[in-house]
Amino acid sequence: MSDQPSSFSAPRGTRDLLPPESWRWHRVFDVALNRVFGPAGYEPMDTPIFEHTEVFERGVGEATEVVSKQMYTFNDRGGRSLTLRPEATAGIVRAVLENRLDRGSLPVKLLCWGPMFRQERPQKGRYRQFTQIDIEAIGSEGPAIDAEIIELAARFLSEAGAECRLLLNSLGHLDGSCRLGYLKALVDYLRTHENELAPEDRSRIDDNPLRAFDSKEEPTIAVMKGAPAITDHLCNDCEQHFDEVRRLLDALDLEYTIDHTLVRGLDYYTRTAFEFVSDDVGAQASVLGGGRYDGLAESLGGGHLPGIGFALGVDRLLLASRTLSEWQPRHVGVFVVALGDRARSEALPIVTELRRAGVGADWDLMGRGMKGQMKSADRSGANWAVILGDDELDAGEVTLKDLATGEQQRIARGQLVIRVRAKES
RNA sequence: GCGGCCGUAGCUCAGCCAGGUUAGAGCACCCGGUUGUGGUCCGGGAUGUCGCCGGUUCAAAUCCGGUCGGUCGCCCCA
Repeated sequence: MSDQPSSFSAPRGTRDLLPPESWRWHRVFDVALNRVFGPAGYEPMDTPIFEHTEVFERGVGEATEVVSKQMYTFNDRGGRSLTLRPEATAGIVRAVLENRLDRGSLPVKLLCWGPMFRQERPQKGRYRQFTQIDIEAIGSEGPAIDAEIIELAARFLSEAGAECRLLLNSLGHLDGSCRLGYLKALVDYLRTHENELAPEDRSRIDDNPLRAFDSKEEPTIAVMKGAPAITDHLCNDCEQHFDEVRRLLDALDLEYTIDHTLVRGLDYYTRTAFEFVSDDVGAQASVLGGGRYDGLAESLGGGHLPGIGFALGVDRLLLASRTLSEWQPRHVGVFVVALGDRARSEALPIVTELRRAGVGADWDLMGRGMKGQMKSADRSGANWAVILGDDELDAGEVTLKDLATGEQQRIARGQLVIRVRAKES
């Protein structure tokens, strides 16, 4: 636009949420809380939008892309380092520990939604401030909760009109022999093929070897086809856990694809990892991603407290949804059209009477003529127009017009609320 | 952090390559045709520092340079 100091635009990667799209956002939260996760025992909570920087450094992992390159970190006036949250789970687990929720009845099942912040180049389905719904079930190690949460995720996406495929993997135990043993085997494999790898993948062998699976470089992809799969290296406990998760998903008739290249980019993930992807979202196909994080509480300084959860990208969900992308509520049932000064002075009492009776009602506040008011009535989505002019005033009546059929009739003013309610129900 | 494409009315865009009256269209908006009737139709109207700065030229929306912004992709992730 302009670089004049007198005009402003929202910072890069942020945007204003305006009607009618804003209605769809609230609809997403309503479906999540009241239709899917609330009835399954998940309760709403919130954490601060910024945390002590250490929460993310220790929780998410200092070597991760998110923590090392993408955080909005600043010092407050007391010199403490604070960071706008780049993801929700670390803060939620911090809150669970701080408030001793883990001492109460387990598992703790929580739903949380709000803005996250990551400083990276915006593109379709990716913003610097973006909104996530986070679901967490904390306290249970067993595979049943994994299956429950994946089923809820799938059903929520379905309710929201997004067609997604489920990808599933197990990353093994962090401190168990399987994860470490596998990483060693993988690094050994990468070392023997080092000269065949793309240069940028070569440099990551030591600090983040799993990332090689996500590479889009042709030479690396060829090498990775022969790479050892983590699912072949799981210890007995992790293998049994994974088998049981799959058995439960099968019993629920949930379709999934085992993808041993599915590697979540945050350090805290262990065992079950999953992702729902859509083809309708652009290059950022991941609409919902999550997994188990059995070591997170300990890395934040707490005791052993296993958990599993996921983050859902609301921006991406709306891109992928075929039913919500056009959804719009119709709250206004009646539009009051007032003709002349006398009628105008009587219009607000009528509008108010309707509203107090629970009927959505609106009226003209711009001094438009009748034609303009009828147009507004049409645009408001109202089922009824109530027309009030000198004739009606003198008779103590109003004209009630059905905007769909065009039929209209005069009724006593005192009958208005009753008549409108009867026909609406 | 790197690359491709694009900046003209509220929105979507034409005009630019071959510089030359007053910069256009569709949609949307407002008013009127119907002094009391919307969604269709007809007529009229308002709205632009052609992103910004500089250069070339008698003359720049148009050519050149820079800059800012948007968008899509890479990396990474929701």
